[in-house]
Amino acid sequence: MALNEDLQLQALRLLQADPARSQRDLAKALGISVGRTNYCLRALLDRGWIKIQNFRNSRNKRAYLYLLTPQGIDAKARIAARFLQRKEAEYAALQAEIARLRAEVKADAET
Amino acid sequence: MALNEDLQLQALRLLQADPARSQRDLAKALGISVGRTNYCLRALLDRGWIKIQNFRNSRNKRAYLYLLTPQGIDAKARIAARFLQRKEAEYAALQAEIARLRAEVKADAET
DNA sequence: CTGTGTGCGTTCACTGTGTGAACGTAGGGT
DNA sequence: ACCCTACGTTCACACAGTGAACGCACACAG
Repeated sequence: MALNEDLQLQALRLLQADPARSQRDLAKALGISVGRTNYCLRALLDRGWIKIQNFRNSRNKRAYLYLLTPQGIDAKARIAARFLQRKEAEYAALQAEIARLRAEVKADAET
Repeated sequence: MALNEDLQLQALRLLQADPARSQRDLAKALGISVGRTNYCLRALLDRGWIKIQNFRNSRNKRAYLYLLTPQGIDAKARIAARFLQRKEAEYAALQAEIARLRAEVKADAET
């Protein structure tokens, strides 16, 4: 994950889709370690973007829910929009780079 | 620089364009520290992709040239081609991601 | 009512990577 | 003879990320 913000966005996405994920699950889905996942969740909590709720799951076992707060939903939308913008810029840049690369590869081949 | 290989490609590019660059210059152009640049150049040297040559520059001052060897030129072409392939894949992926993001941002806005 | 197993969040010693200030060297300028 | 500058090189340090280990809570079996 390039930026920390990207990581948080992914986390918010995953939690919005399924708040009952365990940190280990989340870690696997995010492609990072449990330690970092825990750290990331704590950051989301500190910002008030998620709240942690105990509940009993289907088998009456204690479990956690990581629920997005209204602020979390807002933040997610805001970050996603900025993320999109950045990706669009990357897209344009990549297009240019590919053109340049094609020329370079062609030039290399001709030598 | 994502992969180490990317860094080496950029270095080869810059050196091919101007073999008389100093390591500090190179570091700045690559966006990394002098230490890492030195390490990177050593790696290129070990692989036989560049050779280091002393010479006197215009003001009769001792200076270094980092010249691509024939193997270096080959390697650069090979890496560039692979790099292009990867970028094309990224381009396609990015396109898909942007579509998904647009939908997500739209959905967020409607809530 | 006790183990025992399982899955949870949490911690932290460790690792690996990158940094850039500091160093030795060599030449130019005064 | 002396500084000054620019070079490549080094290495103590910082920092982020890892994942094995831990304590805890609960379900379940004996």
